[in-house]
Amino acid sequence: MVNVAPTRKEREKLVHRTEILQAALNLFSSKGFHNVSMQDIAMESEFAVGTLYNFFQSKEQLFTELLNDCAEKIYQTLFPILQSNLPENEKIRTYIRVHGKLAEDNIEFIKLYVSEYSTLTTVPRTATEKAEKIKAELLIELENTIKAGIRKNILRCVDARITTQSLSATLQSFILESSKDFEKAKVEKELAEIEKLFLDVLLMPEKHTNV
Amino acid sequence: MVNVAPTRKEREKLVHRTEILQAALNLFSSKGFHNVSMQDIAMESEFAVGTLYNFFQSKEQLFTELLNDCAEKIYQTLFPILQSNLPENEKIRTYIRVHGKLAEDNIEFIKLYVSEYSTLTTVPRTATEKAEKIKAELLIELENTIKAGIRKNILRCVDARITTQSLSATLQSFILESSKDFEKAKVEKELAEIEKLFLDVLLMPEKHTNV
DNA sequence: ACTTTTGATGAACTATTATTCATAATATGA
DNA sequence: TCATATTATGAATAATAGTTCATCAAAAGT
Repeated sequence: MVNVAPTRKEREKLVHRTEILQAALNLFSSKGFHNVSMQDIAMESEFAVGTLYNFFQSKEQLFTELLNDCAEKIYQTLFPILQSNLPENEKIRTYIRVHGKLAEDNIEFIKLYVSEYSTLTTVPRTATEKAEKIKAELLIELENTIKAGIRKNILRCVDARITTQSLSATLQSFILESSKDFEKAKVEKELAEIEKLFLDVLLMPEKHTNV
Repeated sequence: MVNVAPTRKEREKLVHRTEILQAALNLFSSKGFHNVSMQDIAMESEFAVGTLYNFFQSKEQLFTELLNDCAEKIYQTLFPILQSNLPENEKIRTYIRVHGKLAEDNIEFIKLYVSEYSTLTTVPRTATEKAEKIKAELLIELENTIKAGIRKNILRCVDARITTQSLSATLQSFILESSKDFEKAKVEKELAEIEKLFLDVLLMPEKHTNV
């Protein structure tokens, strides 16, 4: 019975899978990997423990899947911006600004990603592999963007790697902070300040040598 | 037997306590709270499990003590700089630079602090309380320093809070990165770049309007 | 209507681990 | 030297949690 179109049963199964993932995301993002049991996830998702194991080999695999989805989503939002053909300063501006929407749409995801990614130690290494790779790719692309901007004389001659890491760390820190209790207006105001801060350093001094 | 001077026995007990804390620090900083058992700490410190409980009420308390010591040490290094009577730009310069020595002297501490502090979730809340309070105090003091600098026309009129958080996040990110494998020269070079980056934003534009 | 397949179930199994406590070792002071 | 106090010990305990599997329910196919 190899049908291309998914049957109702198959669709339902997929829904169930998603429900489990959603429940797990809620729990993991607020309590962390080690403080959430499979029992907890079963309760939250209203399935039995055994059912979870029909979908995922292990707790670790379930968590990994979540983290990867999460990293993927962030990647899909940020990477295209850097790949676009905007001028470099606009790329960076947009890159910073889009973090507002990112935070708004995926608070849970962000919490999971930002709170568990940095500490290699708290979560099984294998779980963070893909997420780390994605993060590294983004950093490289951001660094390349800055370098390109410098070559084209759009940006000042700063240390691209340090600036990249600094901007990245700053955005992460703010997005984590904002996820504690999200207020759209506040986040956007802060991002505007971050934009000002970094573009001030990055932009060629033309009109803004004085405040 | 209420003696003021500690006897040899008492001194030895203190040494044992310190040995246990050191062993725990090694393990926690490389594996994280949840991946280290009391058995592990007992093995590493060459004491029996029961002995650990003669010194510390619980695993959590042992961890908390470590984290607090750690936060205290960082605080003792950084706070005096901001409290000194250097001009504000020099305070900030020194604040940044001293992170090199901080990293060099206390890699384990830094790893523990930076890897466990940010994620409120992975470790019992009570354990991070004091460390967080100390961190908050440092941030406030740094922000006040920037504000003072602005008032005195030493620093440009930036958003003090955002700049503070950005600098803080940047330093943390770099110090965590450097703790993976510490190279003094590299760290100092990077800190010099960070200094340049932030002082570029902060300093009044006098001689350096152009590169 | 009956068989088969698929998915759901949760009690039971196993492993891990924080914690305790009766006992042993050692030092102290008389 | 002996009694007492202090510290160290590690097997035993109890609780938690990841995982399995025999069983059940329901839908699909004939």
